[in-house]
Amino acid sequence: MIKAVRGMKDLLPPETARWHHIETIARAVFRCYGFQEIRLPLLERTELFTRSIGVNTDIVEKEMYTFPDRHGESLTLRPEATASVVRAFIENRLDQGAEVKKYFTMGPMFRYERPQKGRYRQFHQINAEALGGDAPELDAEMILLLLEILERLQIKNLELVFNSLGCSQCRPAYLLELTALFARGLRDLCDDCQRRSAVNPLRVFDCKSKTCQELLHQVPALSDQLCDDCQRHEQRVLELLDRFGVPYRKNPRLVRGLDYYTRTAFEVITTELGAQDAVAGGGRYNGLIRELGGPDHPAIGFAIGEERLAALLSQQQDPIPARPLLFIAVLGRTALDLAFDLVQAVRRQGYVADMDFADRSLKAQMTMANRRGASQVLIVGDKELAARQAPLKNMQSGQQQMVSIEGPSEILAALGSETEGVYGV
RNA sequence: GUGGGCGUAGCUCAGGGGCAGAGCACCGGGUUGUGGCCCCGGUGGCCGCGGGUUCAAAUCCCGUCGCUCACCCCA
Repeated sequence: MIKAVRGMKDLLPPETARWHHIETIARAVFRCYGFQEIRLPLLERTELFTRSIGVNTDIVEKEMYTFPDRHGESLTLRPEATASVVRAFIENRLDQGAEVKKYFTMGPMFRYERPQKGRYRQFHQINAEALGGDAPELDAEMILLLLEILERLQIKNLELVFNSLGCSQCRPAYLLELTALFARGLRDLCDDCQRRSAVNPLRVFDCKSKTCQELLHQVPALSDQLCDDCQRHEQRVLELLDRFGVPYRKNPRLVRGLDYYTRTAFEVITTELGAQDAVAGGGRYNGLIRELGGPDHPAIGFAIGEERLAALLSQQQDPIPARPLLFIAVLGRTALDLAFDLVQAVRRQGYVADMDFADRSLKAQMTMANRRGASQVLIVGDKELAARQAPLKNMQSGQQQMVSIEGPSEILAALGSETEGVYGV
């Protein structure tokens, strides 16, 4: 048997309905906040990611699906979306005009990691990016947008974690200070952190080792060493969060694994998913567009993990109800044509209708209808053909009424008392 | 990449040298044309794969693959 590739999962009903729900809500909220959808390739030149995410990050060092195409060019399945959004922004000259460009996109990402709960090699993100604005209000708006999506999905027990990572003015000096500290106390660092201290010193802050943390106590947090501009920016963002009643926790150790972040960085975490607790994360990336060859435009974005969101939703919420279904049970080949006509007529009015073509017993068809969750079953056989009337059974109450089968109108009336057709009939 | 747990029916799992099992699901019947509940019957298995020990292996041993949880890191 050929099985799915490690870390890749089939998404099946009823799970797909949950995803549809998530994406529908997200699209609606994006629309209210002035974000437009873009769709991007899953495959990019490898260089795009090495240059944007950072050569020394875990993603680039060991997690990318990279391979040569038939011409020997190195391509990579995108491990995240921001780099692609920025590439598209530059390539399509979307920087024209003074307004902030707001885009969202959703789709699969790929990282070659050992799968575990809440972590897959192909996973899905909903991304939002606002390019061309550096106002702290924009940072606040992004966070409000993210939280509104989560709120409208009724996800509970979430926490917003916030930090500022400084900018090209203040971070280098701080990194020098850190590096000097690590040079003095290198032997006190754990093995992982000795490696981290050389590659990306900020990540030592993530370490759980007691000795590493003690060493870090000798140096102030980056958030206390920000330049005036970064400080003002952070203060204004937090002030706005307060003003909108958004609770948050400042965590000076929140670093994030991509090199391009500047100033605002944030995550939304949950206590309900085990080790993989980040439901969404994002931050500002003021230097990235320029580094990738575009204009010097600041930007900010976030990503929501759809698998993790769906997992929370399935834990916290009842299944998404389906639309009422009309099932038509057929008795005998002669009635089949009429039944098919009726099914089509009902469907074309925007209602959900289905039937079985296999000439089964009525009992078998009733069982089938029940399993499908049909709300009404119309029974059509020779008698009904002759009388031009058929019994319509309400599957919840068990009661039947005779309806005309000249057309779909009486059948629709029975269904229509419960809902309108999808086309708003 | 490292470590723990687990691989037996479609699903959840029992069985730990001697006939391959249960519950649920599925199909049929009880009801000539009426679902759910109930009763009766049935289909369904390379016991993950390969090797070894043994008269005999789902069971013991070795290897391997897969799944899963955790570390690392992140969505």
